[in-house]
Amino acid sequence: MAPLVCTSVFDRTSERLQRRRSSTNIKAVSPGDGHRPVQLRDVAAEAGVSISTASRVLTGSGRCSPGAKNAVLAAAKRLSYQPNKIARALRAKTTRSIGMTVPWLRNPFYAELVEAVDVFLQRFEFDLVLADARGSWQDEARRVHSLVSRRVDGLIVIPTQQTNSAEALAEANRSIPVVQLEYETGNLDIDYVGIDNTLGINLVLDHLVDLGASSVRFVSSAIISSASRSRLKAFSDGVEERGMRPHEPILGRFTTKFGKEAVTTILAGGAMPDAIVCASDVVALGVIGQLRADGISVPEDVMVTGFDDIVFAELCDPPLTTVHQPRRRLADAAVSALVGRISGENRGPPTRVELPPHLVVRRSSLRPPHVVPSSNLA
Amino acid sequence: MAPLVCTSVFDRTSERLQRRRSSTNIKAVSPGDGHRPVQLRDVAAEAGVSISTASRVLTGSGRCSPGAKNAVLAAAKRLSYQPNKIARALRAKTTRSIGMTVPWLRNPFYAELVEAVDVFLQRFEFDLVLADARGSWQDEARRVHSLVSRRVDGLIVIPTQQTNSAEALAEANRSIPVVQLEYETGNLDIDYVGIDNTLGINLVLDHLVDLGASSVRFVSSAIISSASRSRLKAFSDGVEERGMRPHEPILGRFTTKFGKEAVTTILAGGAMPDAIVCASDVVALGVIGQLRADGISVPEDVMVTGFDDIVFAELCDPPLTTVHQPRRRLADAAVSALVGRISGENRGPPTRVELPPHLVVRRSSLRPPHVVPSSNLA
DNA sequence: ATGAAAGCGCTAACAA
DNA sequence: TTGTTAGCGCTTTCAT
Repeated sequence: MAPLVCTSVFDRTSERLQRRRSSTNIKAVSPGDGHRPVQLRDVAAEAGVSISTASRVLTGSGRCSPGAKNAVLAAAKRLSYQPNKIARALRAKTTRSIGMTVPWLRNPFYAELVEAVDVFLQRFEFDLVLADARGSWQDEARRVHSLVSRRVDGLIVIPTQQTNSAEALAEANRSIPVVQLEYETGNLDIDYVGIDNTLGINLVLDHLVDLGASSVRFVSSAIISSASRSRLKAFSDGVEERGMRPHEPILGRFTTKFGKEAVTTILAGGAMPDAIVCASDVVALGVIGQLRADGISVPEDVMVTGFDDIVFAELCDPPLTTVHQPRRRLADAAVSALVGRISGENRGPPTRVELPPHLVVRRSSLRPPHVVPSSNLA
Repeated sequence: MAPLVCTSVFDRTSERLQRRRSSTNIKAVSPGDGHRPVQLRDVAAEAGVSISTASRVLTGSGRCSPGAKNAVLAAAKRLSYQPNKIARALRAKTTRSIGMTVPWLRNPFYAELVEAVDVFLQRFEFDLVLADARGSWQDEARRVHSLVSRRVDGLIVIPTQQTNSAEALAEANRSIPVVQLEYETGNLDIDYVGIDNTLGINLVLDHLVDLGASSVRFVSSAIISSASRSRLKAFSDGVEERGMRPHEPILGRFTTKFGKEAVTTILAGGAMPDAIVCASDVVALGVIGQLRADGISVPEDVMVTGFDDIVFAELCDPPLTTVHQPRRRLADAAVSALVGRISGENRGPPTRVELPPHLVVRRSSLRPPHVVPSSNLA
């Protein structure tokens, strides 16, 4: 192309850089060696600047002339340069990745939480290294160590257990920021983000009392997580405060299978309560399924409530009344807390965030004719 | 401790190493500098050997004396040494991590697949870097690039689209092994692991024909994935082969919401078919929910079938007849294929694995009185 | 069998 | 503003 008459400032700068290109000692390695991925030195050579200038431009650190900036950016684009994040991580001591462990990914509630966390992490350009603990605190500890060894910049953990998960978290927290999500261990010096479980259970109890329930049974996991502990305590206290008949809680695991077994336990015990309060939706789904199998109608014969509000709570028959956990806001809070620690913006004492859940009333708790809760009449 | 009379070979080796410790120039950095994580040089110093010997012992590469080996192992344990995987990755050119993208983690089928993949990866000591494409092939492409840039050793992708996902995969496949899982793009030179969709649909059709169905409607996603394409073709062909009445397929997205809308479409069209065949369980769940809302009984008024066999297929009312996809085996095959490529054991032409699904018959397809399929009478 | 030394590809002092 | 230099923590020739 013939040179135009008009030469802008930018064009002149580019020319200067082009000329200098041969005088600089940065040169790309011979192209004959197979498929070596393009690296910073190639970009620098192509742009006619030094490696450090290229680095500065691409990382946005340090000042540089607009000409150099444009030349580097153009060269990078032309060569479709992709920085080697491993090399960058080794030098800059940050991988721009965070680790996350979950008890079981197959529990949709956790899967939805992971998805939400991933979305928020993207805003800070963090990638997610995920580990499934498969219900075992030993596996969890192993994976947490592995993640730390991988130099993730931070860790979001949904602990499998309240006591056994504590040690690995404490150790990890000595090298990188850690946030406990949804459940908390005994580690009072580690950030925690969850919901107000006491409020959640009380929302359920108020609702059931309004509907005239006086006999209520509680089905939950064994007291291994902080959530099962608080939910049980809230339930026991709540039942007493409201002058309802106390019952032995039925404790096992947060699985559908256990929900089914719980129904068998209740039937073996004789009297059917007015309502069955479950501390997890997957349990409630099992309860409803088994009740149906045994020919017991919900909500006519017994009302059932869940906890979490997973997608399928709305789809089961009857649709499940449950405590909705705001996953987006949980994920947002967890990621914000973590990023605050990683960036060093937050050096304060451990954060403890408890988001308020809300009750979603569906048919599983509404005995026909659909009773208008008395509180609404006040 | 006073020296014992008996000095074993091992003891003598240790002594020698201890003595040499002061004469070697490997020394740990002064412990006064905050909380520097223990690194290889510390282990080497503690064991009284050189860094390279320590490295050889810990990576298991290269021979070394049993004495040195024990000394290093003991030192590593004593200091609870955790190798810096970033440094190792930069030098050894392998991160021992693989990347995976899914269309939506909130779809339990994908979540279960991810869980299974994670389990199998653990056997090879690979960690999982997960990315949620959120249904967008642009996001998917971005994340794939990021994963490659992160130098994962391989990629397992559940593509969001058949055509649009192809380019990013092809490019990634130029630098690292890629396996397409569950859906395939047009890339014929990339390994693929999925199920036999044609068989799956024919299993459903045979079952429905046995039950006397002659009018069947198909609900699926738009033809953006290879699975939706094959399932639709298998359905159309199958309907014709069996001399059933052809109907316009109802195409949208693999979501519960779309399943509900599909029912509205069917009702608007007038006649209710004998059966509604869905290409995904989440769609089928939506269909069943909407039918119930509209006062239409399943399976009395219309039978419904799904595809995938997610956990909730069994829990909905009525429980859903569906095509079971063997997630474990899918994950196993995908991981095996990928590891084979990464290790270089498999340099052959692209693999194409199609696992056979099977039909799980539940109540949603059984009109009372429960008909014994005629094929069972033969 | 072992140690010295050379990088992996990048960022960050420091000097010019 | 820019280039030169020195590593990040490890693995891996290459001598010894």
